[in-house]
Amino acid sequence: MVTLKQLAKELNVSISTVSKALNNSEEIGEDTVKRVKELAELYNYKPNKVALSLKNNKTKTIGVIIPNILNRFLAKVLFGIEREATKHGYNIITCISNESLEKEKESLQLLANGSVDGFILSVAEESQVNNEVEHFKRTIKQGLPIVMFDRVAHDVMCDKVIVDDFDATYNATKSLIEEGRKHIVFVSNINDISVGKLRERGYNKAILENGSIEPAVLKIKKKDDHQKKIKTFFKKNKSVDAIIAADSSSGVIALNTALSFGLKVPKDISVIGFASKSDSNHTLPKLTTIRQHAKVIGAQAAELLIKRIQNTGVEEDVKTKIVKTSLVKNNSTL
Amino acid sequence: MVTLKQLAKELNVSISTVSKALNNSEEIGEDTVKRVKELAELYNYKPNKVALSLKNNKTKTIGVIIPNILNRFLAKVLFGIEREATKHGYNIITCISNESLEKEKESLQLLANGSVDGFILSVAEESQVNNEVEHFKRTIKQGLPIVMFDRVAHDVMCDKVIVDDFDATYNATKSLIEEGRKHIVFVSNINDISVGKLRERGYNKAILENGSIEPAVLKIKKKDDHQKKIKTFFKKNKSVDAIIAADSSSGVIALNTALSFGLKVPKDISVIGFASKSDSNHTLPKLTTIRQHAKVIGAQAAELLIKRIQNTGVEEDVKTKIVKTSLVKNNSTL
DNA sequence: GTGAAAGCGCTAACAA
DNA sequence: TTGTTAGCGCTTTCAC
Repeated sequence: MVTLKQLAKELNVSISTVSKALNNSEEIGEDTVKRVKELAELYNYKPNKVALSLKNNKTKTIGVIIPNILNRFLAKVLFGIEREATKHGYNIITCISNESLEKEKESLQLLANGSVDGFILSVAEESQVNNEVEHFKRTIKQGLPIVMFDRVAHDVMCDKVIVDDFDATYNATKSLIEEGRKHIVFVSNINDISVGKLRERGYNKAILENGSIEPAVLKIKKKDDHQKKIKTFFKKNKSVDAIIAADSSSGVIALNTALSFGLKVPKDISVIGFASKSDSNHTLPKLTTIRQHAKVIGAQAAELLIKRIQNTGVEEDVKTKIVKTSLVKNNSTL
Repeated sequence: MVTLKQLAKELNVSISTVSKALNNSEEIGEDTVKRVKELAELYNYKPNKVALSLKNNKTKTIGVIIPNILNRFLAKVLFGIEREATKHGYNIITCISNESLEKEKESLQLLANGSVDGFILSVAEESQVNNEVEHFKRTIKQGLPIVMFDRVAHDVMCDKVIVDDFDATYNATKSLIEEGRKHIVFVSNINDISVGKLRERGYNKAILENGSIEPAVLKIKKKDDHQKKIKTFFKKNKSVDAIIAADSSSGVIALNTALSFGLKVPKDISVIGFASKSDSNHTLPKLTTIRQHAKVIGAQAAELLIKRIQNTGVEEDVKTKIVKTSLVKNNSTL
């Protein structure tokens, strides 16, 4: 990499002259500016990012801490973040907490050494289970803003972007009731995290409001054999006529399992799942899905963080944005 | 963030004393070291990363350019990279090229301003189609090493980590032939990229070697309706008794489509797909899959890059590592 | 119109 | 044992 120093030497001018010329300062003579720019072009000069960061005490970099990159939703949010960040000239450093509190703490610590201007994160499962939030508060106190998305810690004062999980399952369940379904089962393998609980509550509310339907919940643990668990449940509960799944896999698996038992979808049984478009391609008929607009969530989180970074000093109230889900009716419901 | 300066002031010693004390220099007196360390602890002092980067001309950061984060395989590789990088004290800056040559160039340019010590990347589709490699060569000439994985540019001299794509489909096809299948179809929606072509060649070789089977290839374009295309093909070709899919979706969709036509899997038709464990859960029976060991690929790429970064000066030959796939037999084959 | 110098935070050679 | 100084690459104030 060429430096100002080298350009200055070759041009027989001072470093500051070169710097000013490249920054279009009025102070510098026209022809000097021209000479400097030509040489800079020739050598493909780019201001050293590290030096600028040190000088400005701003890295133009965002730390993103994701619990699990193999989760389609989270990957999609990351995509949204990256795109929005790039648009504003920010880079993202990605850490994967792997749902571990320890790794989450470490990543936060490690990047809080001047590597980033702020954080976007979704809380790790372990942190949520243990209700551990001190590390977030410490980071914020250090002057590094945090924006949380999806799985947020309500006790932490910071900007947040969330999904209307409660309403999503509430409405989806109601639509199943309106179809005339009598035995609607809620299936989830995310019972321990905040959003999973919200989704269950939305389902419960719709069921209770109706009054004539018994709530039925099938909880699947991480270590369970997903397919087997659902199969067993179907065998024991022949009268099930609707499934609402809280996560992306359970919906697909439930639908395929129903088919394998000879049930007609959606004639005999309806299935709704939280999933993305390509997941809904993994079933035949295509799965009716609750879309979370992950990219929008990512973009909004990035926008919030960048605004806050650029407004340091100005004490602004923390904001919580809600990105509404939409129910996309495909052919696994009536 | 506390700085050495502030610590020095509060302790009434010089900055360098503080620095040396914290770095366990022999020069500094025992009790001074103790005093310094205590205060540093109290203020949670962390050396400023940016200053260190500037000083050492090393950022301990790797630039990762991924064509598409929603691709499970690529996401998994990213996971592997992150883990290995973290182990060695490196951070990763992630850029998503979105299969676009322009974005790939930009990312490379942007990060080559001192932001990273080197790159790990998989070539964007557009770059492969246009056989554009100049931007890679330029970056390497600038002194920034590149490690390519999966989709690599053979004309570029750099370390590479690839999959034995050819052998994978060759062997998988042979295993279908051994099952006694007579009408084996190769389905792919990645015809334009290097790995897609290699996989097709592997299939072709196995078919041609056999002699008595006609090769049959179904190519799906990005914009096609994936399900519809496969359905139509099945309708026209009733005698198909085996499918080998080059990508992760096609296998799942083909299997579910076969079932929907009343075919028994694997009795009437066998299906093999490139896919991960959780994808194979999306079918019933579970899909027999070619596993690519994405995490291993990521880890190896990171290892190669870090070694090269730390050995600058030592001219070493470029290496190409091949990570062998494995055929995991589930219940969609005999 | 151009240059010298300070400073961002850190390390390390050298001086005391 | 401790301190001074220079320098990493850059911007910017101030002096010429």
